[in-house]
Amino acid sequence: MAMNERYEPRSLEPRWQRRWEEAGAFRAGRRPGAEPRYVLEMFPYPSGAMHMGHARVYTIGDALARHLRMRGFDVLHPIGFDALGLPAENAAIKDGRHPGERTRENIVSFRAEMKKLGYAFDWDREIVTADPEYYRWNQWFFLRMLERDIVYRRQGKANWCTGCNTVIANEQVLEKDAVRVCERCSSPVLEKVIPEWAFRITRYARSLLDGLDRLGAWPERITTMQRNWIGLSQGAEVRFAVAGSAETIPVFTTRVDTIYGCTYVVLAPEHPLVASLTAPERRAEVEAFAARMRRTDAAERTGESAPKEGVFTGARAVNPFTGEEVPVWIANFVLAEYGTGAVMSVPAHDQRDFEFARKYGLPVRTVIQPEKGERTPPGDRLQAATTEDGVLEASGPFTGLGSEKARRVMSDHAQASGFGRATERWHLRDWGFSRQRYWGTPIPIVYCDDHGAVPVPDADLPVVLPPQAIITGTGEPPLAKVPEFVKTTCPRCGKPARREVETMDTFVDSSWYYARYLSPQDGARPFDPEAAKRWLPVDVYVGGPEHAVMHLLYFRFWHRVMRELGLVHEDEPVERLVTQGIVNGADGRKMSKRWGNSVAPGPMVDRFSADTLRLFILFAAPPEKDIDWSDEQVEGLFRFLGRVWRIFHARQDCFAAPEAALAGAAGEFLELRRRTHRTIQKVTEAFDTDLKFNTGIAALMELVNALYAAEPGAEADRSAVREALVAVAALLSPFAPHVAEELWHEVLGAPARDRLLGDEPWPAFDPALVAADTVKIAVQVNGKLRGEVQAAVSAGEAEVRALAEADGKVRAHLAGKAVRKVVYVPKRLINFVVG
RNA sequence: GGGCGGGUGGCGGAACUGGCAGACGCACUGGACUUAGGAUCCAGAGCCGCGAGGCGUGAGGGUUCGAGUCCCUCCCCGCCCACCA
Repeated sequence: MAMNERYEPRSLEPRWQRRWEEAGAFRAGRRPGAEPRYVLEMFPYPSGAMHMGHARVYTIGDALARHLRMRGFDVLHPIGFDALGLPAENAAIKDGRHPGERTRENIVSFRAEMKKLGYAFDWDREIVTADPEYYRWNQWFFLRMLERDIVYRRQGKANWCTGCNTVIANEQVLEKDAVRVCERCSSPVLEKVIPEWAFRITRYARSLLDGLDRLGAWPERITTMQRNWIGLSQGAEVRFAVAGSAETIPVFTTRVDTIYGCTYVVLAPEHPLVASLTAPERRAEVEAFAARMRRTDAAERTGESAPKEGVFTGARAVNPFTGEEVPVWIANFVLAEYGTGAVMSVPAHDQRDFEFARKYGLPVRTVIQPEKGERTPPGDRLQAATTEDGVLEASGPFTGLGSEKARRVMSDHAQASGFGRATERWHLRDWGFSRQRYWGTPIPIVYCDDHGAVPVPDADLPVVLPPQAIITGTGEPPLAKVPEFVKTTCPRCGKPARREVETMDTFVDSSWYYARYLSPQDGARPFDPEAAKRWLPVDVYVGGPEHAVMHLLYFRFWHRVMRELGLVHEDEPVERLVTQGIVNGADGRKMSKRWGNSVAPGPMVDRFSADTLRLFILFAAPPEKDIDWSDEQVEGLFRFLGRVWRIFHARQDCFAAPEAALAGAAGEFLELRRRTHRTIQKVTEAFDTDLKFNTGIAALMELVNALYAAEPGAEADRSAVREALVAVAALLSPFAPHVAEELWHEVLGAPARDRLLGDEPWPAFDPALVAADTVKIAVQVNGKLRGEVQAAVSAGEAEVRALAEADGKVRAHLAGKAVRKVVYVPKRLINFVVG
């Protein structure tokens, strides 16, 4: 039966989608004997409809998953929905609906769109975090972590919106003109100290930091961001005595080598010692300053644009190295929560200290000289602080030491003398995860008058979120207003008690979902550790780089906890991370309603085809780069698929050509064969290395162009064409799976009726055909291109040189000049250097 | 201020360890086929120049037979963090 003349995706795509589904083609575990591969994309947050960004992540992951399946692996490629959380709750409040209802609708629409795009997901493993059977395990983990003191209750600083009267998440705080405001109501956001639950992620700081060294297959910028975020500072703690008092002020410094240049000490205004050491005559001014700082928002107070300001306390501290007395100040730029909340100021070698010293007329003393180059002038003539390491001067017994050595020696000295020691500080803070919100996992705690905070027993899990609650986004947590939820009995004594009304941060849900996919129906435990042994770590994880220091750090933390619980065995959850760029509008700006430049995937599939959209996404740029939407480019890719279709149609007579005749291919058909095999190599390498599918697709286009150029006559020609056509279908299938499947079946005909292309082996290339037998060699005279010659691969320098010198143009440039030198790069170029 | 990416035709992007810059696609131009073409196929195309040739990878310098690629100085753009002691 003759094949359809035209590419008609509208009927073709749903047909194959149905066929794949009926065959259970993408079910993981179908090849128990094969090596496993786990390809994961960040699951979507369905607070709205699916957008191009989603299409991009899933298309990248899907190409990889489909390819690996053809390489013979047992591939796990699951999908689910990150359904709980603040954005969904806010969206629901906005249109007066229940978040659950809204989310359910969005999930239905997402699912339909994803199926329309033909993603090879194992839908049997779909998870939805809003399902109590999912979040019960959040609660279970909470209890295990509580037992291990990884969860604790603390007084924490939260963002308090003065308009909504509630705590909001960091992500909801916008910075406008150095003022922090609420993204919803634009009211100022203040810091408010309230009790909250927190994860002791800082206990894992060292492990999270060291682990980064082993994540060689992660983008460096992501590991760097995590490294900075974890923020290890190695330094020293040095205790300054307070003159005329028994108190001491511990300061943390990374530059103890500069301590002989310390001319004052600064405390945070909230520092506990401020009250006791302030001199009576300074008290009024100091208290006024501290009070003003308390009222000022943190961002405003410590933002870089904020001017440095402070007041003298009247007290003096004693530098333990020199015995010198220096004044003690308080200032806005010193943070109570970092280090010891006190700094030793060395204005000559720290820019902040320098600016502060100049402003208040404090002395500046140079104690570090550069190893080479211009000397640093004395403090009074200094224009700016010099912060580089160097050689110590005017530093007592340490004078002449290099900074690095001095830090070690001086820390040891401090320790031996009992006034300090080498120590380290971390930037990472514990993860406060309670939310005064409704749409989250209820925290499984019961408050009893006699027993305090009592954990809910495992047997009583899940603590189910009540379906009805009044969600206004203001005042106390919504759950507090649901009496049938709050009222319970104490698990210990049975007396009336109240449930915790806070819920968990959404990031809890996404911290371990990759493991739930392994046994999504498991009712006895979060997941099956045996399955984890087979599938983890995730081989490739695709998602946006915006999660660098939130989700991607949290899930590494959670993985460590799961390992302590014996659930998983490897160090890290994800072997390789791929961060994909943004899909911008055609105008190069981020797609948004505001600019009216959004393009939704669904309508594009309707207008062109899923294969077209997928191809556009992959061809526009390598995965990690941002891309701009382009209607013209999309049309171009649609045309390409039509072109592929037509060449198959035009070469139907080659479909039956025998493979045995391939060896007879000669001339341009031997060239075609070479190109076919080089294309296989090129596309295969893209999958094996950098996932630059754009160049792989370009190679496929070249092969198609070559097919157009070749008119087969002899049987061997037709066999070569057939070989190319089969390769095109197979190589195209990870990118444009529907049309590839159809074309493959057209070529193969009856023998392939019951098979699927995705189950076929990935094409192999013949190394003998990939290697060329002749090469083009560029001929240069004095480094300038003057011609090119064809030479056999086996040709030596003398032969190539003779060929080159025979070239007319080259001869003209060589005429009358002495050849001083000839540079010959085999298989590439020959360069005559003439004088 | 710090960290990490980038800067290549009209546009998106290619270019392995220094070796023919601009693959592939878009837009564009010409031709063929056509009642028609915004379909399709073929061809052209970095810039200047009729041409020989010259000039070209953000700017300037350097190393080299040869630099988009390596080194130095600087400019611009993006993202993340940001008074972290």
